[in-house]
Amino acid sequence: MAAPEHPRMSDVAHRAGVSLSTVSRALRGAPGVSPAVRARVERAAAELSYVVSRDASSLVTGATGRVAVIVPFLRPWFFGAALAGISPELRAAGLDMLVYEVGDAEALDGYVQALPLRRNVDAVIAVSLDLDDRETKQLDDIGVPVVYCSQRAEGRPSVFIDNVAAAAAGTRHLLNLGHRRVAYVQSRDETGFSWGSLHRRDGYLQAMAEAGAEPLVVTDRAGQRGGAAAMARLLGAPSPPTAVFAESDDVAFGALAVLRRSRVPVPEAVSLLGFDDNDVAAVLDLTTVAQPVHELGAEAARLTARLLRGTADRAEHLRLPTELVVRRSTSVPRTSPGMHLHSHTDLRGRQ
Amino acid sequence: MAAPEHPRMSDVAHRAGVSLSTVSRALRGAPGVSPAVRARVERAAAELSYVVSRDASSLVTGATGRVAVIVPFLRPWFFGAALAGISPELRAAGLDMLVYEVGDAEALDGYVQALPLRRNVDAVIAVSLDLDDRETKQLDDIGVPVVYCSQRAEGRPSVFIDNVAAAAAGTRHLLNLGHRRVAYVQSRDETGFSWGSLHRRDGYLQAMAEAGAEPLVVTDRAGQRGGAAAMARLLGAPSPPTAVFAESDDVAFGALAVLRRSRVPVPEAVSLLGFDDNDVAAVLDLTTVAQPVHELGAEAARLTARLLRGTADRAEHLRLPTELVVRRSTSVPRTSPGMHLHSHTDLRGRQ
DNA sequence: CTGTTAGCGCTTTCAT
DNA sequence: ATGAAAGCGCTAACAG
Repeated sequence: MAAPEHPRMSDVAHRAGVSLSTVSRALRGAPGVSPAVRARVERAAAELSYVVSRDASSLVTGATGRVAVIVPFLRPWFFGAALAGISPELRAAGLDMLVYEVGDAEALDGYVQALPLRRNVDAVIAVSLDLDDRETKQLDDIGVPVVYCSQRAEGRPSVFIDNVAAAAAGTRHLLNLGHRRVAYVQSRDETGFSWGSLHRRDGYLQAMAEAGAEPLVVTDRAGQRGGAAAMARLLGAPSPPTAVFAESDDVAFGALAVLRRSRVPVPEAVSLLGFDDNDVAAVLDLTTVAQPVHELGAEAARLTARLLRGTADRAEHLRLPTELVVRRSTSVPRTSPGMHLHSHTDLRGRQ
Repeated sequence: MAAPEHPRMSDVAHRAGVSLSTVSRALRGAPGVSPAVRARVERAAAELSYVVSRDASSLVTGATGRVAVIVPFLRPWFFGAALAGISPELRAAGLDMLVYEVGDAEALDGYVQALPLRRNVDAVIAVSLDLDDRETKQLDDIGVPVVYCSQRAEGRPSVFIDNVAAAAAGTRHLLNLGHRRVAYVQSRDETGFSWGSLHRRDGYLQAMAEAGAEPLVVTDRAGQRGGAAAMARLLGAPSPPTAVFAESDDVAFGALAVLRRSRVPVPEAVSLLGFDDNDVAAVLDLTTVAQPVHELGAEAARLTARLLRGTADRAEHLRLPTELVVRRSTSVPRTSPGMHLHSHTDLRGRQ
């Protein structure tokens, strides 16, 4: 049970009958090694199942071969999807992925202060961190490129969606079906509104204004809880909306639960629109504004790799498209013919 | 824009007016440094916002301070939950988390062959990899401790649940409500059955046998698709079951979709039981056997840390408890009084 | 308690 | 095309 000391490069050199530097060159695919010798070295390495120590090479090259992915939380659907997009792209570029879950804004602050990443990664991908200017500047101090994923950061590489336009399009879907009383449910937690939340609301307001419809924004906690509470309030309003646009699918689920419990048929009495297109949305047949989370991650990773190769702009911006996924939670309103449709067709058939 | 060279330990030493080794000791919290000097060194380091290079220390200590977490996929709910359990525990132990998504069994094979982890991590946590004996042995060759999370590996540290007992308990829940025709839906993909699948089925068979009830096992593809197909077949059986136990929540959702589409009331006509208790289960009010995924991850991480400190057994096993979460998708069967209940109470109230 | 001296396992000039 | 030698930034004996 004595530690089976792993072979070092000198072992390979010895076995192949060449020098250390030749092994180094051969294994890295560096030029200046004759095919014959290269093959011999490779065989020797394989026979010993030799693996280079990245620590040792990093020490001299200065590159670690690692990129840190910082996420606020690991559990929500969103981050699994983003990481799934990032991981293969990083791997393809020969980079390892370190994942750090930093928690809410406050925890992030302490984390960034300590700069533990400095000198220990080649780049960092910040996923949906919702940073303000000051925090963004702090991240700059890490001293390696920081790529923003699902957040737009001025003057820095970022990959994101146009929340304003996406939300406006979603709102117009409802408006075009004939709805006039369209409510928007937004959420805020202890640390305030997220950028996404704000931008989506702006898109909603913009579309409502363009249609000359009276906006109705309800704010509550985040998640299903908040959605449920908001929907309850909406149900008790003087003139309840015929359509509800929830900031996120999750909020929509909370609203949907209240609607079901109240025996309010969806979409007959109330149309419900979400945002995200998470896994649950399909199961619950929720119409939603889909954002390409996997792609957001993949693009961020590719951008990171290019940055590291020096073939990308230090401030490159990538805006990815969103898409309205129409399912069965939205339809023309029950009582009025659609503004732009000529018959009151129930898209869903009888319940 | 010249690279702002990061300070090295010698810079700190110079600024603090001490030697290199003193700085090293002070910064690592090693003994043998006077409080005064230690403070001086720490101040100097802070002023320079100095961060040690792990690569350099690793080179000499032999420990990398990193553990690899290997998962087949990143996207499914399960892995986000597991990583969320692992991450903070690793961090608490001063370890960084590298995440590798290896894909299905075949890809894993190639991955393990290459041993890229060798010499580059201190330990690896294999999450739900569903390895057979040969593959497990291959992993041993990495040369560092491998902790199995959500899989039992004989003779190796592992954290898992008792799928047999959990499935038996779930089955008994259905039996005790008065169901006799209880079907079990299992899934298999191209690479065959998973261990979890097999064990859960065994638990089901065992409980059915004990109750003297005729088992009915249906096999189909994995995921919602499979659940839907299996349910469709069940609905066309000579004498359809009054209760269905799905191998996983996801499979249950597929079944549920078919049930809804067919206007078969759940649980009135068919009770449905899942396994996992994923996020969606709560939204859909699915009764399910909950497994503590977050805890599974956390325990695996803690075990890893202990192993690295040398304070854990090389073959320590941790069996975590599962729990039946009763929601509204299961009830006594419609037509017969419950075996162990005296009235035919509809637990759900009128639909 | 503090400083000096060797390396850790690689990559990289610089020779040959 | 290949080899010899000099470090990369740190830790770990070993002295003092």
